[in-house]
Amino acid sequence: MQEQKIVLEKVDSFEPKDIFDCGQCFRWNEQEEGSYEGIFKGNVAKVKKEGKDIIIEGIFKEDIKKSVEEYFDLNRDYKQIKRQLGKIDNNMKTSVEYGAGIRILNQDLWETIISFIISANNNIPRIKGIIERLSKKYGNKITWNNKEYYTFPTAEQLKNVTIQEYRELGLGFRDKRLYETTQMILNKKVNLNEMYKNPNTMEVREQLLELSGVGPKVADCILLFSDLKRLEVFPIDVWVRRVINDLYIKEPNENKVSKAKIEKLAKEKFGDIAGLAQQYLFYWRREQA
DNA sequence: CTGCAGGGGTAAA
DNA sequence: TTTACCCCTGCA
Repeated sequence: MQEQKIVLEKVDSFEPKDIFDCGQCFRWNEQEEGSYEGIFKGNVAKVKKEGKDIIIEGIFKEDIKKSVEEYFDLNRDYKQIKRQLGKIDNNMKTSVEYGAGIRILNQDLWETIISFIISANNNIPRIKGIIERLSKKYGNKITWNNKEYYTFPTAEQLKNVTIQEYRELGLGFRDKRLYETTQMILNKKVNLNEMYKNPNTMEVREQLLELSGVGPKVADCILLFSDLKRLEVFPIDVWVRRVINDLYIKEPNENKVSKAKIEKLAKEKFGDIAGLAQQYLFYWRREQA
């Protein structure tokens, strides 16, 4: 653990607001204007943009350069991705321009699983609150600049937490799901390490679906937003349904549009980067509200 | 002030 | 295919 700092000069496609507000993560918060603070993979960091440079500093377990490159997906060519998506039609052109600074983070798999189980039928402020309380109670404390931060608890740290304790933290009906999923992962009934080695995304998806509290939408979010990094999945929530229906299907009642129809359309239009298209569309539509 | 819908779905009926 | 589900917020 040591304090480190890095300046990324002239990075392309990197806007802190777009990255942290596009709905993929729950532990980043704006402090002062344009400056975000967050905890990821045991590190505490502050991220801000100055001119064309991105400045990142904080307490890091390992080399900051390596950690940042991986977490912020710096080795992917987002410019090329946006060009490709923008060529599809004017809707896509508008949405990639709107979310030009988006990057899909490589978040810790375990943390992503638990966070998105908590997200089910829930709103963002409450999801964030639950995750903070969970981290404060069961994670590790890190002090930086006289301020206290808490890492996301490991499966081992949640091993003996009871369903009732989760309920007291405000998890609601998700208490049982969190307990069961933690046990399944600790028992290796579902083996997370194997998932990295398996290139067949649909097989990995099936394994995720075995976890309590993981349905189709949550499974797809885990595949896309974790360091499993499967960009071809297309998570369908109410907003994605809305934007896809408005732009392409135009059914008077959006709730009557079948998931299968949306999935087919996404695959045909966006192919193996459907997940990225989803993110630009979601962010664009959601910020317009 | 009370009542109620709805929120980045899932599991059970 | 439909319904209940914890809890919080916004709004009638």
